[in-house]
Amino acid sequence: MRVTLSDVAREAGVSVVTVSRVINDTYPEKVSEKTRQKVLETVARMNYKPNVMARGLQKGRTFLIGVAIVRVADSFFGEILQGIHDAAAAADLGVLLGTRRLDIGKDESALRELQSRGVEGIIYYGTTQDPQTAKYLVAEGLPLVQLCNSHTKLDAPYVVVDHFRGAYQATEYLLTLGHKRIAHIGAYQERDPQGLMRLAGYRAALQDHGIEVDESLVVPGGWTWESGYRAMHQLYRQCQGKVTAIFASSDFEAVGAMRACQEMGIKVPDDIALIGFDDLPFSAWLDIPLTTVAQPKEAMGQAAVKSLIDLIEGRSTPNVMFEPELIVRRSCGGKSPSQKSEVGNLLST
Amino acid sequence: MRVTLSDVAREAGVSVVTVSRVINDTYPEKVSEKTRQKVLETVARMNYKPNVMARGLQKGRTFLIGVAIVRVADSFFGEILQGIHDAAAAADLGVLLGTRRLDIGKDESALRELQSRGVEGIIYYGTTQDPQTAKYLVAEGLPLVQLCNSHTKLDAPYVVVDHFRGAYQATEYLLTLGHKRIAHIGAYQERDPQGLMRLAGYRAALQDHGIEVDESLVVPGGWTWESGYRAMHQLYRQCQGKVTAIFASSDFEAVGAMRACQEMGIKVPDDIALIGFDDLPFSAWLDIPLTTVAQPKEAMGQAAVKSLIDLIEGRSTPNVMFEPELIVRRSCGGKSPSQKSEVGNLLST
DNA sequence: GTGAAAGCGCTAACAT
DNA sequence: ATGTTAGCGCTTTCAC
Repeated sequence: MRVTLSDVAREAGVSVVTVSRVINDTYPEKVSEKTRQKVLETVARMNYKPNVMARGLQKGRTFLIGVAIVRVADSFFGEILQGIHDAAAAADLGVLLGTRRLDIGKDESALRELQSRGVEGIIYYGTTQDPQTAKYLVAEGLPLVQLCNSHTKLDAPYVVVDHFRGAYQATEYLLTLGHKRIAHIGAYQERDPQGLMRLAGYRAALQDHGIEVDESLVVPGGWTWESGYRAMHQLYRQCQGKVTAIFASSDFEAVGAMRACQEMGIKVPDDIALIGFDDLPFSAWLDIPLTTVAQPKEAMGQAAVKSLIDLIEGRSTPNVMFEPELIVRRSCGGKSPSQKSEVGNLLST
Repeated sequence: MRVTLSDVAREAGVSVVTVSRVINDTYPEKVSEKTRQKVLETVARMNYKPNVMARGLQKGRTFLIGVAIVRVADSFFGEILQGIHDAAAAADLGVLLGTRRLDIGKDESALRELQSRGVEGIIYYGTTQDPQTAKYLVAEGLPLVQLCNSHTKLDAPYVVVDHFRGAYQATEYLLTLGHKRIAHIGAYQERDPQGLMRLAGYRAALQDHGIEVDESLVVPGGWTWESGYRAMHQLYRQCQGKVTAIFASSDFEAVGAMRACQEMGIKVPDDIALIGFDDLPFSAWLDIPLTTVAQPKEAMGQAAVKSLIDLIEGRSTPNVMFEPELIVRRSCGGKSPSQKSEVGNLLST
């Protein structure tokens, strides 16, 4: 039914090999111009499309990479995916979608599924609590790069924003605004490196400015609106009035907290300054636009593909850490002079 | 390097066919229990993984479907993708990602790319202005279903929410609240069926309630925050004070409009009632939570896959239209009695 | 410059 | 109940 190489060959009066050569441009000048033209014409006329399966089988490749995503419901990964897709397409790689669901403990299935579909490598995106399956795949030799997270127990290169630095910048910004009692709402569960790094950045900034960390001002979050909302209520109960600023480890948490403030009659930014992390699309459109730390999402997606290709082709690849960018909006009050750092700037470690 | 069928066969002391039979469970009872066990054991021990390419080549299938997405940057498609992925996985189909960029006029490339990767069918998701390439693929016989849109020029089944009905419900809700001067911010460009349907629903509701449509109250949007923001300003200039309510054709536009109102000192919902469409994740978390019309996104993704599989397997499939659900929150003021309709309810046309 | 032969890993059809 | 043969559509030697 579908046109094959030999159909074209027969029609053009040449052998399959010749057609193959023309199509793939193997031996650039070892095919006569006349033959090449004839073949090309026939290919076009017959609307020939190479069979990926056959080519793949012969080459021992699938030309597919997988992206295992967690928390698809957030608005973060759209840009990431765009970056991944574009970079992959440029390398003639297809992107197979896998969705992980932390909540259902289905973490594993997506990875296994991708593997069994023969992907040449996997981009392991998002929060990770238990990289057990990923570890196993890596041990089996499947190229894998972590995106937006860096689990120490996982022997795979990562592409991340500098969580520590971003948190440090955010906290320092609040300090320069004159705040002393700065709380942190964070997903600092023991096994989430990402949240841990942000917490560390927060701590370091305070200490560097001679302020002792008050552990009662550090409340657990969980990357969601709800968690930020709850955390804010808890914070209010525990230390009403003492806190003048909050650094939330994600925009989700920040927005949840903002909502809680509004309900409790606490004015942002007048009564309390609020800063988030991630720069999600909606953060700029809130009634009180959120000051936050941005990640170069699309570039990070592209970088992950680049690293993965290195791995696939047998090269080692460095970890990549992108520079975060502080985005000053209104949720912390008065405009700051020039806290903008450069975006897209990247450091290799 | 990788373990193949014949490796397993040799190791287990049987022929390749036998191994194949055990693995695929062809001829359920035509393999002796003893042999089956031996094979299974060997397969496990050698960690054999079937080669998708070889199987695909032989079967003449790729076991892949493509999803061509537009506007990946929005937070809408996360849930859609989840639905698509889950339904596809259940049917043992992989999901290949394609991203279309309307802005760059790159609409075509993703579709072509998916086709050349041999997908068995395509889910064509999102706003469509010019379905030319899609039309071409359909003409070539590639199964394709439209998701979240229904372009009349495209001879392919669709899965959508009932845009007309949703818009009608939204407008009617405003009417029951006592509003007479209701504006519409909508993406009613001539070639976007989705926006057109919503506009039609708006018009019908007004007319059914004996209110003549004032065309000056219908301002063009564009599915984005910015467009809603601009539209609101335009509306204010044109008919300051005359309008008491606005139905925006998307939550993005509604939020943009809300922001504009805030800047102009117009209070939502006191001075003006505002209702959106889509129920994006953040809409519930705004300072003034947005009343809106929800779509059963995950279910729609699943339905699209189901329809696509029908097509792939040579069956015809009906269009599917999901029932929208009015979500009453605070942006229109006073709580309504019980405007909640059922969700997940679907009508086939 | 071009073609013939072989084989990638698998399954379907036909033996035995 | 198991094996043999053939071939999916392509690319890669190697020969002419």
